[in-house]
Amino acid sequence: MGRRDILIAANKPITHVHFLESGIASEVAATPEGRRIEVCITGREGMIGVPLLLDVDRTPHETFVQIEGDTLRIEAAIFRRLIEDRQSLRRILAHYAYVAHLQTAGTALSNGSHALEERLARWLLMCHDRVDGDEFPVTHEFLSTMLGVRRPGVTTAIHSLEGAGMIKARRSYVQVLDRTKLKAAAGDSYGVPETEYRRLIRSGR
Amino acid sequence: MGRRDILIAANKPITHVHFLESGIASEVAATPEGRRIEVCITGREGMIGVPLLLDVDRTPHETFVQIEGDTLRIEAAIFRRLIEDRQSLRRILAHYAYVAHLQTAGTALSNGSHALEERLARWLLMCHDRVDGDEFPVTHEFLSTMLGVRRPGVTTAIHSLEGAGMIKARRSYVQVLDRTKLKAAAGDSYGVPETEYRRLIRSGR
DNA sequence: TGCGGATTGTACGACATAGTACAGATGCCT
DNA sequence: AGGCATCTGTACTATGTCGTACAATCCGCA
Repeated sequence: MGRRDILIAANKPITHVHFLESGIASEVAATPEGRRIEVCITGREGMIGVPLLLDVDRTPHETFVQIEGDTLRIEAAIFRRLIEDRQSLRRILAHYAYVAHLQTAGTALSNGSHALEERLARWLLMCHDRVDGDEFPVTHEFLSTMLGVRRPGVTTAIHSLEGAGMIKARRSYVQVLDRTKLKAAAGDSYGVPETEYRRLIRSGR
Repeated sequence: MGRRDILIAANKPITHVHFLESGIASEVAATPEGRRIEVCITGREGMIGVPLLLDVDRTPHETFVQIEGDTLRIEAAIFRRLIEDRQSLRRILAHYAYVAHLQTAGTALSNGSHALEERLARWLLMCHDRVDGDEFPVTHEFLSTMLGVRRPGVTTAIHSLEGAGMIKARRSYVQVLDRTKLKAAAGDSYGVPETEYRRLIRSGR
């Protein structure tokens, strides 16, 4: 599963459901005019292909690989049968679908009422949650698309977080140095879906 | 079902699933610090209580009555049994749950990359879709909370739309005069979930 | 009929982000 | 080792929205 691979193409039948073992996938909402913005990210905690769980065969959104990794995938038809037969599987996946909704709602909240620096901190935390180690690849340009802001704005915001000792940036990479401070910088933009995830899914293991 | 009635309280067990016959409900994402912003609205096209469909008993979001109307409600336990027994019901509700996800994602997109005037136009269109007639009650103050912006900003934006002959505003009310123009003003912020709704649900009737 | 709360209109400086442009730095590939 | 595409740093003006304040208007209720 390499970077920029498309796991779910927009408006085409969803062929597989993916469960990531590592790496991160981004769900991007797009409009006919070509605006794009990230609404939800998924790592090994979730599933790629929520529409299939909801009996929807295609979606206007695109899901692609943001950070490369390994994935287990199931063919769509088999997946459908599987959740038909196994209620407990359907149940846990439904819980994840709900957490994904909360994350998307959190993105809406954040985009609408948080400053760039807070939104950036939120985004970095969500990535950090889903990778091994403290460093992951990401460019300012990419971030600007995901957050829906200017690229130089990202550069400035990164400098600000870096100046406060929360992260360390090098070309095409960001390293989280002080997660606690980063959380403080994210303020209340981070945490709601994460808490619910713990309540609904992780606790049930 | 009167204005400001709370249909689903934050972090409390969801007692009922509602199906509106008229009126509109708003789902609001909130943070511990008290930020609030609307992420999704529902009228007679959908259901209130998607979490229960996903086997989730409570949610950090609040859903309240934005425009009064009539509602049919089902007790949570009965609803659970119902969707257990009737796959076709579960199926159609799952489709709606997905449309709600698209709407929430659309809100994230709009909040992140559209100007206030476009966002306001989108919001008015979504309300207009869900009421009988062309007029509905709404104050600038309320809109400012829902959109996550300043109240005077809403006033200005409304004047702008009004000046273009798209709407007519009077105290506590807005009337849609020219839906076509309003759609143009909303640009690509409006339409994606609506199209999918037609594909998935209305076509299946 | 007049009072008072709610709603709307307007103003103004402050500030964040947009849009754009370009130079410098990095690191991969030949 | 050099060339080149990519990425990052910085600058500048323009503009939209913020935060705040206050006046004007509306309308239900005493």
